[in-house]
Amino acid sequence: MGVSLKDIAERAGVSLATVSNVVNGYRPVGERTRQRVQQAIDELGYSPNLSARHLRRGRTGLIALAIPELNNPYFAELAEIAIREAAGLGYTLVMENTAADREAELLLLDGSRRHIIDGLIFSPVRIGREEVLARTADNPLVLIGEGVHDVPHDHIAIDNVAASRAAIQHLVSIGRRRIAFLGATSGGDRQSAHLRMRGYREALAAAGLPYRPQLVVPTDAFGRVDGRRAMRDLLTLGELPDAVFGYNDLIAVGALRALTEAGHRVPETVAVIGIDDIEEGRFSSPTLTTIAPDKEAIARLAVRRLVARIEGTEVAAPLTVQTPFQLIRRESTMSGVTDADRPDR
Amino acid sequence: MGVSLKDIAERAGVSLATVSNVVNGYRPVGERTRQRVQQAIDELGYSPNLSARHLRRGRTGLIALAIPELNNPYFAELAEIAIREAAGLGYTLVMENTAADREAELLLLDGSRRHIIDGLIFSPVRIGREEVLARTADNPLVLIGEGVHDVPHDHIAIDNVAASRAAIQHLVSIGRRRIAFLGATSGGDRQSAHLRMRGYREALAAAGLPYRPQLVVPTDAFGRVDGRRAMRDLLTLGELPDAVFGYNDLIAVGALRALTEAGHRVPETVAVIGIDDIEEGRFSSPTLTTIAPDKEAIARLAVRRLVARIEGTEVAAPLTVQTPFQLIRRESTMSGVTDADRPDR
DNA sequence: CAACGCCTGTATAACGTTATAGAGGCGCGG
DNA sequence: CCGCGCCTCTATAACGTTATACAGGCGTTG
Repeated sequence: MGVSLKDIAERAGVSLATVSNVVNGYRPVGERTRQRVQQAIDELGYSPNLSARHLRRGRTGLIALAIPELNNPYFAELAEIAIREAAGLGYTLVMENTAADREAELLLLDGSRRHIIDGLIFSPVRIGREEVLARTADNPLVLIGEGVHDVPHDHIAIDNVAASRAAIQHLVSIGRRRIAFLGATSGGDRQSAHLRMRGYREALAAAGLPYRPQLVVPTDAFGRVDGRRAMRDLLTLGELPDAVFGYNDLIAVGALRALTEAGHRVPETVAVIGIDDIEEGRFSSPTLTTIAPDKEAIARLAVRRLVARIEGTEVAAPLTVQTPFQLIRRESTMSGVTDADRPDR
Repeated sequence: MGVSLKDIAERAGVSLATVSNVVNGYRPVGERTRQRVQQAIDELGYSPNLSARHLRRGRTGLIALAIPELNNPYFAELAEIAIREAAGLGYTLVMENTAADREAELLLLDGSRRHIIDGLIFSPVRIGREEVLARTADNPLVLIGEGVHDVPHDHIAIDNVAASRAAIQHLVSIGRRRIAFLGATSGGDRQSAHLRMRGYREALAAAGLPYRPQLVVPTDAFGRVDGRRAMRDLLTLGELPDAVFGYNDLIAVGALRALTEAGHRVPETVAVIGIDDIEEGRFSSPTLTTIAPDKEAIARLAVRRLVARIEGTEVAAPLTVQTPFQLIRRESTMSGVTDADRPDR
């Protein structure tokens, strides 16, 4: 192995404990010896063995962020912020990709890797309340997203029902009446899909619009390909909507593509809106209207609460926080009227 | 802390070593005792402390993938493949985002975290040959991308000069003559930008086209915003190219947007090509022609070589591998002729 | 029946670190 | 000049694991 405390101690002619104190500043060390030790450290190129340190201290300085899709830009952007925030607090954030796989999520929650991290920020998709309650690991857990509710852990998410309502209200406000929802989930898996569905129905009802099942298209997953397929299905099934609400921006981008391929004009014929505000939506043609969650708030809050739990600063009861969101209007909903409406006005 | 080997040993009435052998299968254990131990493990919910195991074994089972931009889809897609491959070989891959920061890269190469990982796959941007040579960590390092050459480590990359040439040749083959290059680097930082620039110039020369400095636009970074800005600058500067080669797909997407905003038609007026084959390019309007590196090969090869080094299976001299690439033609270069050429044919 | 080997299990010494208890030197007040 | 406290520093016991050396039982072989 590399050089250890012992090597430094011998070189500097002091004890192990003194070197440790120089490194950690845990207890004061005389100026003369400190310098000698420091010199030895520099000369030999010492860096502490984190495994040993952890074994002794019970802390690694590592926290994990577990997300279901690494190549979903929403999570990538979230991760980037979280990494910065963690670094600022003296922690290293490692990313874990569960790939929306149930086994992977369980392993993460309770597997042996739990010993190596001080805490976990988790966006669960395939596991539910019971699994989280059955968790035996004793390091702190912060949940993000809508996967699981009513568990004794800090929880940060946007109000998905309200966000979804806001999206639909916007479409209604620009005169759309046949609004499709792409990305309903067939199984009972994704909680947030259910919530966004609920917001969709509530907003329709509030606007006095009928709920038409044939305008709701479930998808297997939530990527661009799924959005495109869902939109194509909708187009071939006959009923052309005048607006499309995508479960997230990726679904919306896929829908955008399918509409373009089919020769429909966005937003004139069909308006499109998504959720997430990924950068891609600011560069697509047309640019994508979206509901923007406050990613900065979500990521920073999650990290801060986790660290507070780890360090014992925070002992209050678990907190559930709903972070704000915002409608960002772009080209995909820029026309106030549909082609169909135009003659009437 | 949680339950340890000792707890299991007491519960099952055997020695520590026996429990360890049951867990690891390192040495045979009698069937009766094995069952008793296994039962104790299940009842108490034991999972090994990885820090302790690592301290003893000198291995963590963790490998790191260090990339300069987490929210660059190219790296996200690469990471996803690498994670799968690593899992298949019994390793856990943790991602490290250097954010193209020199300090972060140095810390990763030689900082204290090196003790916690068995090996590192590294895509350096801000550090060079000397820094890599000066590295003191003794765990294996595999380099990907063009950051550093001629160092005693395995190295995997595409032939950037050839890839760049292929892109230009394609543009030439569809009749383009005023081909811009977006994403040249002003400083000496990104090696691959230099190489792609070289390919650009070589291909121009081979096609008998003049090299025009005013068609080459450097950028600070390599994201969508940088591509858009570069394209805008080029448009306002007066000389309209009939084709644009982006340093990567993100730059190309930004250029696409700037062209659309300015009312130019792609590909009729200006054709656009990038490098990376990110999924976004299959959904943009128009879809983006690109040079597709074999991400699968790069990621899997990198992981496999690293693991081979870690386990000592591979002792041969460091290998430099150039992985294949492929032109994928999409809408952004689909027209055979430019608007300007059309009257002539 | 002695000698040998195999099979199963145990005791124990590391791995590199940090926290605790304590040792020695030295100044200072009584 | 003794006793006390402070300031440095040291010795050492953990943390949870795995590898090594060894011990006992029992069957096989010459």
